Amino acid sequence: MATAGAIEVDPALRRRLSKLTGATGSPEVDKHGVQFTRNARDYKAGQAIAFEGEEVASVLCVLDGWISLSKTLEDGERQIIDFGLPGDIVTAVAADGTTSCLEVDALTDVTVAALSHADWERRQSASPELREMADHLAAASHARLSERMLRLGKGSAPVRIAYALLELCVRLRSIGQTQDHTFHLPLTQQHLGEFTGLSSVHVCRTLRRLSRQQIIQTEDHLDIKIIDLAALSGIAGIGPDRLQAEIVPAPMPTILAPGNG
Amino acid sequence: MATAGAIEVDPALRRRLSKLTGATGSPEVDKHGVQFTRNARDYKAGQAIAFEGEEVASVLCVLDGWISLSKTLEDGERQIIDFGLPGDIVTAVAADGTTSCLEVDALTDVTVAALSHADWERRQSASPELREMADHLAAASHARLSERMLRLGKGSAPVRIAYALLELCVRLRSIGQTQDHTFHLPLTQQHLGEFTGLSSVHVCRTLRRLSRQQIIQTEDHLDIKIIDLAALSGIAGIGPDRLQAEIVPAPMPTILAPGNG
DNA sequence: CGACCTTTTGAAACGATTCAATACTGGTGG
DNA sequence: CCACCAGTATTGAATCGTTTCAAAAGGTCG
Repeated sequence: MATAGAIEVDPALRRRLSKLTGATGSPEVDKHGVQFTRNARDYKAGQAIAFEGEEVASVLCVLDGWISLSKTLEDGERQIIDFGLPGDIVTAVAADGTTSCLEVDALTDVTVAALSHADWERRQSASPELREMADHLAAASHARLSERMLRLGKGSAPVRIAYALLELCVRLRSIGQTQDHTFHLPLTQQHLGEFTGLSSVHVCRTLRRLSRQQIIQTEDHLDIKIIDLAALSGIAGIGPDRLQAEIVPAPMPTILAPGNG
Repeated sequence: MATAGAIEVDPALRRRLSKLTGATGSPEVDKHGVQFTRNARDYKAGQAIAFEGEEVASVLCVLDGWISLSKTLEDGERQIIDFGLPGDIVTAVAADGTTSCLEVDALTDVTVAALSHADWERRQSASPELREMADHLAAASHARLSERMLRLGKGSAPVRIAYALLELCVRLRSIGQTQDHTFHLPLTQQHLGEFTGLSSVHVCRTLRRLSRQQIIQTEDHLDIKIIDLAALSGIAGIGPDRLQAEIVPAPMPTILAPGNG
């Protein structure tokens, strides 16, 4: 597998995505002994995957690792619009259908499958389940943006940070990457600032305050443990259950069934 | 027509939507002389159309007038996530597919057609053009949220206000509701504050400053005339042309053609 | 006309940013 | 192995932009 150690992906997730996109995240060996991957490409942490304004493939499927979708203002200030986690399907095209309206970057080593508009359409037409899954993922993405926008516009720093941690916890939980409200974020405080619209300095202060209040515990630069989930939810203004219903796409049993892997 | 005076809708737009949704915005008279409308419902300005957390129809088509899509924090602070203008198709459902993750309100008298998930699916399956149009509208909506989120997170008050005016100008232009960069917003400064994440007081100050700088001209509570488009674009950090490509769905000649009306 | 909502402006208070200095981390090469 | 480096985290102090509070003016409607 391309991605080194840190992130272990749920095999069911990978199976689902491989089936849907025709991509094989891990290299296969053909009959001549040559390694290849179908559709999927690997990128190293920190690498740019797509630039704003560039012509892009219609759809990106994240097979492995984290990507960030961001935009920058003329003065260089960057806003992370969303994170792409394993299992996410990202459409970064603008309304004109051809150019990207977002910059896409690899936060960790990642494996990403890029599909053309035509290819994506073909696959969706062939599989109503895929279409439904894509619709759910899009609805989840939209709901995430809305929740975040609410807090960007009207929330204080603690609200934004608490919400960000809660959102990422819920999303990671849904793909099996948390244990008892403990999880790792492959981010710097700078990233978290770009995500929450705060300066990295203020992110630091706010995290330390939450830490001193025994609401979270941090280790090793953003290994997060949520100690007091109720308190964190209280600050964020939403609980994990309602948040999950809103921003995590419902599992698709048909597609996830072992027989389809 | 249900909507009084202020907003005149492009007949082509209404034709397009009526065909797609099966709704007739204006009352029809059946053979018994009884007035009726199919699917579409009218709401008065200020009326709530849907509440957050409520079970909702999957899709709302705005036939006439403005609606706002908003969320509120526990302390009562509200953020307007997006406006729905004539011709927009709004899906307010959360990822769970059943409940609304947004509050929907009528800003003017409006005519809105509500479609169930099943109905919407059926229509999309029957018409690839409809599916494509819906995809474009969704991409446009996503691009709008992204642009706005960038400025909510990283932009100063003038940037946010300038962008909001520019976005609304571009959107209104695309449905024929501007004349020479002059347009009417059916909003209060309070609304504009909820849209831009600013207090209404600061919206006022910022508008007056833009006005004093001869960049815009305001009359009659939010009749806006953009005098210096270049300057406004400069502040907003994006020009009208690029913005239009990003956030306005491409017209669909097949559907808009008179023969299909 | 009065009641109510919206806009406008000033002054004080608050929260977040910026600047700056120090400490910590992991990786590199002598 | 240690020294060094660049990037990151942490903390304090000063500054800045926005909010809040308050008061007055304008508009609309019964």
